[in-house]
Amino acid sequence: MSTPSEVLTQRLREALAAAGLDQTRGSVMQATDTRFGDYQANAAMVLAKEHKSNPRQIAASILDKIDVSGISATPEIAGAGFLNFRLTPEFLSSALSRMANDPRLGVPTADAPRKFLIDFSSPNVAKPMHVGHIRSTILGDCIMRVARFLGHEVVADNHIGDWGTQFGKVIYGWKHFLDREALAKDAISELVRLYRTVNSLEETDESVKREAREELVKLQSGDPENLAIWKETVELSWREFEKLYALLDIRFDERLGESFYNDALAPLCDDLEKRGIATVSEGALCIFFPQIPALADKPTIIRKSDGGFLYATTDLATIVHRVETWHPDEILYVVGAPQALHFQQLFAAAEMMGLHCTLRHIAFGSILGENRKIMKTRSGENIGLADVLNEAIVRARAILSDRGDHLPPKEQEETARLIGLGAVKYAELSQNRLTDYVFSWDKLLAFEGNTAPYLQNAYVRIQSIFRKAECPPDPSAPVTLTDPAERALAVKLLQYAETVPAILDDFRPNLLANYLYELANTYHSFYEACPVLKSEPDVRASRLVLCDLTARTLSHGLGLLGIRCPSRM
RNA sequence: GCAGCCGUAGCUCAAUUGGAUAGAGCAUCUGACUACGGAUCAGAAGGUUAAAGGUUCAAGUCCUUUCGGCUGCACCA
Repeated sequence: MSTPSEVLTQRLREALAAAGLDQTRGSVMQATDTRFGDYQANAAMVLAKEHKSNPRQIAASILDKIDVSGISATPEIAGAGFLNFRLTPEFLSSALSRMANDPRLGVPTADAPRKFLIDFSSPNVAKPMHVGHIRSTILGDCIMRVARFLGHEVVADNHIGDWGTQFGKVIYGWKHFLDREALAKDAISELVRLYRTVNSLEETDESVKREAREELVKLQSGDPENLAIWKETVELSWREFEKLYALLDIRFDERLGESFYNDALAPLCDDLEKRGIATVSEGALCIFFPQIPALADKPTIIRKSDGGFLYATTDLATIVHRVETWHPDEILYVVGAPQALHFQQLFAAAEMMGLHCTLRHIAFGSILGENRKIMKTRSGENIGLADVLNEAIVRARAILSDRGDHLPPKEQEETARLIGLGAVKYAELSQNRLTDYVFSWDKLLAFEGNTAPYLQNAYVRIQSIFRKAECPPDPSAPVTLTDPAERALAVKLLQYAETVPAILDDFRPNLLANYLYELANTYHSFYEACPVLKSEPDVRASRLVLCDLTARTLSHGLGLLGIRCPSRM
């Protein structure tokens, strides 16, 4: 099943070929405004430039050859040389009927399926997940869902921060100040308390600092007691993370943290040095990038002068392991934009090593504080992710019991969760991933306007119609479009199939969020203008199909964003 | 200092990657509730896209300069 833009592009290219013009210049896209019809093409203007001739004349010669039978009215030449297409009612009706009988709602699978490995979320052990982790976690999950739906293979790997200098302090604290009861109650809070206690002691007591460092060295050299403590902190932290992932409905295929690569680091460095890729400079083993101007004076260190390894070392070892184990076509790193340089260096190094895999940094903007400064991990003032999610659910529950349906307590609780969590996820996914934003409870937890609850509400209203109709919609019922609002909804529905694949072009879920919002908007206008249940039987059946398609598209699209729809709210 | 990202309505953000008269949501104002669910709809108002130049049929988008902001830049992750 082809989308309108695919069919029109095909017809346009045939016409270009027939007119002796360059076919590759022909592409038809959604009109920027309903005044210009449903679809538009600017091929005539592009070709006019290449041939140094009149665009409207070229447009006329295309019109002379183009066959749009069965899909569009004869295109109109407008403006500087645009071709405007208007889909015929017959085409819309039959395309909608096909969509109604298709579980994929017309969305094609990828022509060339790829294998992706997605690296996202990556929380640090012994630290709570905070708002800064929202974007990576939710974006990564969404990209995974979309890629799988489009027929790609995906490995989701949570590269957790389970190794590092902080464990010296945590272990020292564990041995001296551990409160078992508090640990059982809220493990991460207790671990954070230990870390902070030791940290502040170190400021006044040199011996504490020294002993904490010794604990770290013992851990790194495999001391059984410290290894056991470390392992326990990792597992306790992971259990806390899992609670949040369960709440967010997010699952990983792998959980290979930094520690997994420890044994690979020294051999990797030796190998790179032997191959001449890395060289010693000022006592440290470095990789230089003389062939890349931007990195000419920016080497990356993979082994410190004291023999210790770094983040870059682990990341390189991780790439090697991933390529050897899963042979992905592409590895995606869903990590904040400030780390752009690190990834540039990392990818350049991987290239020098001859690792055959496309590496992409899916960067996103930072969450800023009230002062418009970036929220730093070290500040200790971070807002916990769990707090945000719980607050969202509390607010949803309050609105629900205030003005929602009178639902049984269990359903009410479940619905409050779907609404609250949906609002948080949608707030993230509906904006361009690269823009920074100021953290705001009200924005993240908004339930009105362009929000998930708005979309969920549209879905719920449709379900309500179905309950009152007392018979399920019949997808085989003929669809007739007479009212402009019906037509607008029909065109919008068919564009779902064009929107979903576009998400992966530049990994931008906000394209889907924007689409779903427009769909719900278009539906609401239809809903106001076109009575469903009170109409004549034929019209009623046709409109029920439109309702059904809208509900299924909303539910499916939100599902790709990781958001579920309640049937009542 | 060098590099990267950014600057769009009072606020928060879009803009199909160079397409037509720059669009939404909040907030403000005017209408629509004996309702197929008002978490809604119809409408109004709000802009020299930081500034100046350039490229072309066409620039928020590409190039140059200036101003302002953020981020990164050898032994943290």
